[in-house]
Amino acid sequence: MNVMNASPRRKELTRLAAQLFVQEGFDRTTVRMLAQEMGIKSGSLFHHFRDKQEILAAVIEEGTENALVIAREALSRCDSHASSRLHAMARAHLETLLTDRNAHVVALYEWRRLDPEARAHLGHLRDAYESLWEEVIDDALATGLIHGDRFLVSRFVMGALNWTVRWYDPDGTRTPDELADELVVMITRSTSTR
Amino acid sequence: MNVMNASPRRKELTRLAAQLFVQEGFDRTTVRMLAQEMGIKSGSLFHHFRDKQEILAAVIEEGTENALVIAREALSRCDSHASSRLHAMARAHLETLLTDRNAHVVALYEWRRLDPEARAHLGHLRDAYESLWEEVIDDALATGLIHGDRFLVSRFVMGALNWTVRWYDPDGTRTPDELADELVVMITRSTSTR
DNA sequence: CATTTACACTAGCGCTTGCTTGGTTGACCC
DNA sequence: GGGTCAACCAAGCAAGCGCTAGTGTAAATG
Repeated sequence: MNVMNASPRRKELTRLAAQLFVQEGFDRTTVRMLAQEMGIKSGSLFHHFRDKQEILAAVIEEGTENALVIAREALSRCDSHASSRLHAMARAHLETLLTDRNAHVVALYEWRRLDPEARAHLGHLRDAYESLWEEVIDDALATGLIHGDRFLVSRFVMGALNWTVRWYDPDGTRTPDELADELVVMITRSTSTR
Repeated sequence: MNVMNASPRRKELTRLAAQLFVQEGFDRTTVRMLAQEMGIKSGSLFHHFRDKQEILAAVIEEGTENALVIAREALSRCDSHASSRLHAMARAHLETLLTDRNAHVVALYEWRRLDPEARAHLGHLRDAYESLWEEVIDDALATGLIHGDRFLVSRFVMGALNWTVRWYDPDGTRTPDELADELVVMITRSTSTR
């Protein structure tokens, strides 16, 4: 059974839930808090979601699907050079991380709270996204743009990028694109100094 | 007021708590679960710790202090070349991340659950550790070993390293030292291909 | 010897939790 | 104009929560 974020009402509720989950954490966010934020009573919540877990799953599903869409679009919009694909992927990654920040923070921090079924379903989604990355990394390795172990490089890169949610300030001076480019510069050989 | 992990009994309890916090998360770990794991009744717990929050603070303090000790020792044991210091720091980081894995996972995931006082105290500890990193990064930048923005590079590197707790398998084929070296290779210019 | 200290126990208070129940409302449809 | 249906509500249940109060006891300390 899929989670289905179809209804617009439900989509809005999911967005609000994501915000609260980030602020308070999943466990400390009560159904009463969620309901109040949504302008309804706690009982009404269970008309839209089977239980609290399903709200969490909806939040994470929304974020991961957006990430997939954005990454695919970014890749389809750029040429076949390993370098531009790497740049595009890094930029796309940071773009979702910031526009759907709440959902992604929840995915990173509250993944363990998912029940086994939801974890399996969303795990496949995440794998689909990560395989996009490995494809791009493979290209970059093949053309000598970067060196090292395929597995390790992709994990290091994703770690560096995902970690940004812990320190990046959207109101600061740096744009997401600058971050992405700086990361690519750091891991690629040969390029001139910026 | 310091948290003081002095008593050996308390140290052992802290270790057990760290394990449970990783397994279940802080909020879902009840004082009754903690007590059972420790072989005492839930009421007895509050002889050792003022409240549940203090257990969390003790866990994180223990891990962070160990990280500081290990990093300082590693740095004092190696020569003054930027390259060897970078290697040493990366290895030390992964060493703590694995030997005190539970404590560090708790620190990464449950930081927000700390009350303001504990957060301030432990924040200073963490800052002391991170400044070790920035020192090493500065050296590497000054000697041209790596390029880029000081702030960004250190955050990217720490992100890549900290992220390892999410995927690294201690029973696998790769040693922590291999991981550290591979990361250094990835971000440094000039070196030969392994 | 008397006293203190460290550690553990039992029993439960006061409160919050996720979720259920049984019902109402109003918009839409043939 | 009877039927359908999503949306919502008031009320509350059973379970579980962190934590406290008061007591017992064996070892260390004077």
